[in-house]
Amino acid sequence: MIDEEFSIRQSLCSGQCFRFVNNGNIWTVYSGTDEKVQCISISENEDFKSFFVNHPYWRNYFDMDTDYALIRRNFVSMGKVMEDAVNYAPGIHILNQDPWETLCSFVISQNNNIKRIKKIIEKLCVRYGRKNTDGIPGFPSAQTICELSETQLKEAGLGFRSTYVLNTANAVINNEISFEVLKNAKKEEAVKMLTSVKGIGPKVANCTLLFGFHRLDCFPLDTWMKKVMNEYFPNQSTEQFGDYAGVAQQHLFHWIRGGET
DNA sequence: GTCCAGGTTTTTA
DNA sequence: TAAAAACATGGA
Repeated sequence: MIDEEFSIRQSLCSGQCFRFVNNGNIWTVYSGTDEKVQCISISENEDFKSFFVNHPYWRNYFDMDTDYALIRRNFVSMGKVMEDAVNYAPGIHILNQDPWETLCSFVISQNNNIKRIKKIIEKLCVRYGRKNTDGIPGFPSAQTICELSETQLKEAGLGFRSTYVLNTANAVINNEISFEVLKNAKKEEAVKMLTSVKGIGPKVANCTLLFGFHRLDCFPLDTWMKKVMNEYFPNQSTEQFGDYAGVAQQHLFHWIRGGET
């Protein structure tokens, strides 16, 4: 199945991932921890059909096997707001990112802006991430983070989030947060496990589940999305967006911010 | 110089 | 219980 409207730019620039670089038509993306990091350079004009046949990792990363056309049709039928939001950037896919990288990145994202989040994460990787055989630094794994001091994290610009990131890394290492358990847990239980760590709140938990575990029903409520709900869906539940609420959320988020298309 | 950023925790009333 | 303040940092 091919989603004719799939867009690399829209998917990368909608605020769900932070490790990518744009150069003209070329998008270079990094994904994964330490020496397991993967890197690809791909053009927005690429023949995706043949490209992804030869790149299964990235086929999964860009979620090429989900029927987004069907999901979008349902959203568009919900009313003018969803119609506008979807049509603003109809090529958005929810990426399949590394769970730890996603969790740690969104802990860093709190009270922060996307430009600076990207900068901090890049610095974190270059300084502390172990490299793959091509010399590309990966996102520092939980184990690697655990071996760092709070001071070292602050040197990468994390500020007050340093302790939160250390808390989170330790929780993963000692299995208080288990990715295996999270994969199979009900949403409420998964959120509960994540938010038991000091520094992880409901918003970060939902982003982690949506972008790192492909839980498409998760609906992160940040400042922008609270504004959207108050303004366009007053006194309404996010349940109305159904099993793919997370996709609706991503369209609304990107649309209200006026991000790149 | 002031304000704000894909929040969360701590303090205060 | 609910609202306000604190938290580091850099860019607008």
